[in-house]
Amino acid sequence: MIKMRDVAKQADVSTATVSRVLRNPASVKEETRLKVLKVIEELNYQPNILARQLRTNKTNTVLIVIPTITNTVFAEMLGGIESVATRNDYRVLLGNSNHQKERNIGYLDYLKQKQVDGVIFLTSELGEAILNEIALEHPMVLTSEYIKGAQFPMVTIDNVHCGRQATEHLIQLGHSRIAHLAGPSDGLLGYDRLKGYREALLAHHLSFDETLVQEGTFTFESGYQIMKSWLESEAPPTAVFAANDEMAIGAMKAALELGKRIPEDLAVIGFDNIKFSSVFVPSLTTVAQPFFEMGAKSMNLLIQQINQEPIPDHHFVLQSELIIRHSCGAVKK
Amino acid sequence: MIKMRDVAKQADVSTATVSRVLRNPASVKEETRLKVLKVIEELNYQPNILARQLRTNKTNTVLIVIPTITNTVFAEMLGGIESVATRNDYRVLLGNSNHQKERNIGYLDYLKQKQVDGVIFLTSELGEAILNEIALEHPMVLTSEYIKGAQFPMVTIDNVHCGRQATEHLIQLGHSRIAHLAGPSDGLLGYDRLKGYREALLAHHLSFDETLVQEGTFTFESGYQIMKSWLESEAPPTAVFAANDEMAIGAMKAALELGKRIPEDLAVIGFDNIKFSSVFVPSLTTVAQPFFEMGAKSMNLLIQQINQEPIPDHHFVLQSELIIRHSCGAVKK
DNA sequence: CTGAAAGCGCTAACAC
DNA sequence: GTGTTAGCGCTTTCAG
Repeated sequence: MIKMRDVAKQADVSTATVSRVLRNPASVKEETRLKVLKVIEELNYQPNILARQLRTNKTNTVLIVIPTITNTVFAEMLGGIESVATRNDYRVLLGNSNHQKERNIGYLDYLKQKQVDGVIFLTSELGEAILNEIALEHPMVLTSEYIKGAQFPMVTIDNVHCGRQATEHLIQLGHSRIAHLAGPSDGLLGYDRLKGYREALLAHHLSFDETLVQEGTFTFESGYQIMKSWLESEAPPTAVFAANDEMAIGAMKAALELGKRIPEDLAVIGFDNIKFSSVFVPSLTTVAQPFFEMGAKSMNLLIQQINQEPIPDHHFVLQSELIIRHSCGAVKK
Repeated sequence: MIKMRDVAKQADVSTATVSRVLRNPASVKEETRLKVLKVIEELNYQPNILARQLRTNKTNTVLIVIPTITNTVFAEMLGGIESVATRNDYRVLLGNSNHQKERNIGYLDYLKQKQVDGVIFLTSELGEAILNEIALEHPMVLTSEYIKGAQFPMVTIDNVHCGRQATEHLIQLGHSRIAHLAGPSDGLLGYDRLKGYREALLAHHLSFDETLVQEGTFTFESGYQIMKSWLESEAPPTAVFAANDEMAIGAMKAALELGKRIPEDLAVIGFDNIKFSSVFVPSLTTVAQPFFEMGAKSMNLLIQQINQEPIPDHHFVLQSELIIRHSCGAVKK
């Protein structure tokens, strides 16, 4: 393994100069620099990053904690993160918590042992107290989910607004019995979308029927089961707003299997705009989240923190968009 | 930052003993060990992994190179890799090549600079020559794709067999005009599945109609477009075997939009068993690849190589399975 | 603009 | 069973 000493000797300079050529070329006379670069080339020298990291106490690596890797939502955010990371010469360490709090905690050692410069959480499973504690000691960003009033950077969309927008879209299409397939009640995400749903009903003087709100688990299966029970009930809804696309698609599957037509017998709106929402037949009207941008923004915020740059705001709300397709009846097939 | 010296001083031993307690506890007298552990606890000491890595010249980190992160197929393999990695105290560095060869090459620096102990490629984009070169110098595994006769461990399924099995299933259901939505011709994956398709036709004395084989790009859109043109042609196929689920679903969408019934007017079989294949209406008959296991096996093979254990075989073929659902007509709705 | 030299925190060979 | 010590390869002050 060629090391810096070898380069220095061959180029007849000190290791300090070789290091300068690599890290701060402007501080070296051009002649010297070219000489050193030539030797580096000749010897095919590769710096030992580990030694550099030990010396500078910086790893240029960030940890990304994901609740589950097979959900495309997280994969897309990860894509945005990775893109910005690579562009800024950061490496991405992947942590998959698998929805287990203890695995989450295991990853904290990476921070304590200085194996990473910072962390982006794509889940708030760890809870407010622990997250606050981490943020006090390490650069950190929370994305997709948020925590009220927390003092670290968070990147989300306006879930209340989106929930309201989706519900109002159904109201404007003439529906009054609108069901809501809600997200898990232990997360603010589902809570906010439900809140938007209620606000829309209220604003349009529609009564809130609590049998028309059921809590799912953000999975196809839960959407399927809940929709099935609604459709087999005495007074089924004519429209449903699901808190994510997976549940919306599960709901559509249940309706189709029971011989219902979409959107004629049941209008459906989802949330997320996963790739598959446009492919399902009928295609799903949904609220598009800018996942890639959310990831990118988060990574940028993390880098700013690592560089000790001040961050003006703590909650960054990105723009979402209602994508109208065929499942709600607003456009003809 | 508490360091080993602090622990040693406080426990009245040398740093060597502290190090032994951490790395090889059996070599330390119980009394001493307990004393040291107590101090570690008291001071909340965390070893500096960077220093350890520099000293041992081992990072306990592996690089995973993925062609695209938003494809669930790769996300699932990544899940298997991550699972085995974590269990064996390895960290996972994520490299997303985005199908660009130059980005692939960029990641090779991680190996040269000893930032990782080994690499798993989930793509053969780099080509045989370069991959062979890497394998000569570093622990490496190629998964999902393979290269004929290469001398490094590869983990795949038997694509020829699967292609044949899928096609024969359609033949047994009485079809004779069976189309094949092939994968890109520059990959062995698509090539082998096509080969299986041809073998099945041959074995059952069906003629090979080259207009019924079209090359797609493993995307919904390509499946959709190609199927559409087939169905609008003079003699459309009555069945189609797609080289992956995305194209199969695209094909189903095209058929449904043209008013065809599935499976009555068109039988469809896919490949991969992505989560969505069971959700689409009608649900998709497909060849299930054991993605998680493929990832897990790859990671195990990589660890064996890192530990310099001999590896008996070079091409590991895992078991796949034909999953019969509603799109092919073999079962009633 | 360049060189000498200290030292990041740990491990492991060697000595006792 | 434990301590001493050299050194992994680099960066960065400090001096010139």
